[in-house]
Amino acid sequence: MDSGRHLIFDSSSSSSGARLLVLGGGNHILRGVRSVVVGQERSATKRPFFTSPDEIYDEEYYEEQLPEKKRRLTPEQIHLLERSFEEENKLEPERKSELARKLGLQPRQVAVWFQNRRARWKNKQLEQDFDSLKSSYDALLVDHDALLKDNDRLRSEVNSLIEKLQGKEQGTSGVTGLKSDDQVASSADLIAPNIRQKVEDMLSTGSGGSAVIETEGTNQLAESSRESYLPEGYNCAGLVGGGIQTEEDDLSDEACNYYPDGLFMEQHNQEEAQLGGWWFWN
DNA sequence: TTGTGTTTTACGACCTCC
DNA sequence: GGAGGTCGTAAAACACAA
Repeated sequence: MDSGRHLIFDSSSSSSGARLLVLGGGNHILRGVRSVVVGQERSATKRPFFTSPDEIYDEEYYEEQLPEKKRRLTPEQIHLLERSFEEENKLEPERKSELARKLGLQPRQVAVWFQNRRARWKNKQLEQDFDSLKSSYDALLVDHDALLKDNDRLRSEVNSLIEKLQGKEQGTSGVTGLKSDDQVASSADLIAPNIRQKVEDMLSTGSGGSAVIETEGTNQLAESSRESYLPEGYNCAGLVGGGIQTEEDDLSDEACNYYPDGLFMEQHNQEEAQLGGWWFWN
């Protein structure tokens, strides 16, 4: 049992007596004799300190001391401590002494219990905060994904409308087959200037439909589509990336009537800019 | 029974406040 | 400088599956 037992004789003075440090083996030998003495069971006969290295090997001493191990508090003690903790999680000296007296514990034990209880409480709070933040994040992620999809859908719709307009004005020689977002920029440059101007007019006013595309047979489509795919609360969203733009490219106050209250727009990085992607956050 | 993971008790080191 | 706080950790106590 004692094989491999290593002890450190701690000669540094301490306020409370024996300090025996155990580095290995001897599982029954506790690292601090002080720590195993619990409450009123603390024995007055305990050796206060080793006065010489030889005393470390005094087996008789251990036989007397070893039965006392670290003990858990009784349910009654814990109940009272918990109630006290609920009232106030900090411990003033008077309350500490009072509790110790009521519970038959050392004031030090009461203090340690409160320290550990505060640590547990803090951990629990951290877990709750984490869960709460994670829920918020997940909800935002869902919103964000929905907005991205909406964004894509709107872009395709604009592309399709542009194609139709071009078809009307230029017959079959116009640009066709726009499929992806990153094609919007280059294709927009190829749009006949007069059509482009009309689309810009339509999208830039933000006045709720004052712009009318005069091209025969298309104005109604353009107007109704635009109204249908803008979510409630949105006025007008401009395209970016060199495509159709608002009159105010700099998102100045005057131009920012395209966004609903409580939203701001942010172009996150170059990649998203390439995709013509505006991120909406609320 | 035993191995393993979790909880509880206790401590030392370090920090802050008065 | 002392008292009391947090933080990190050791080790006993405990729970539980294999």
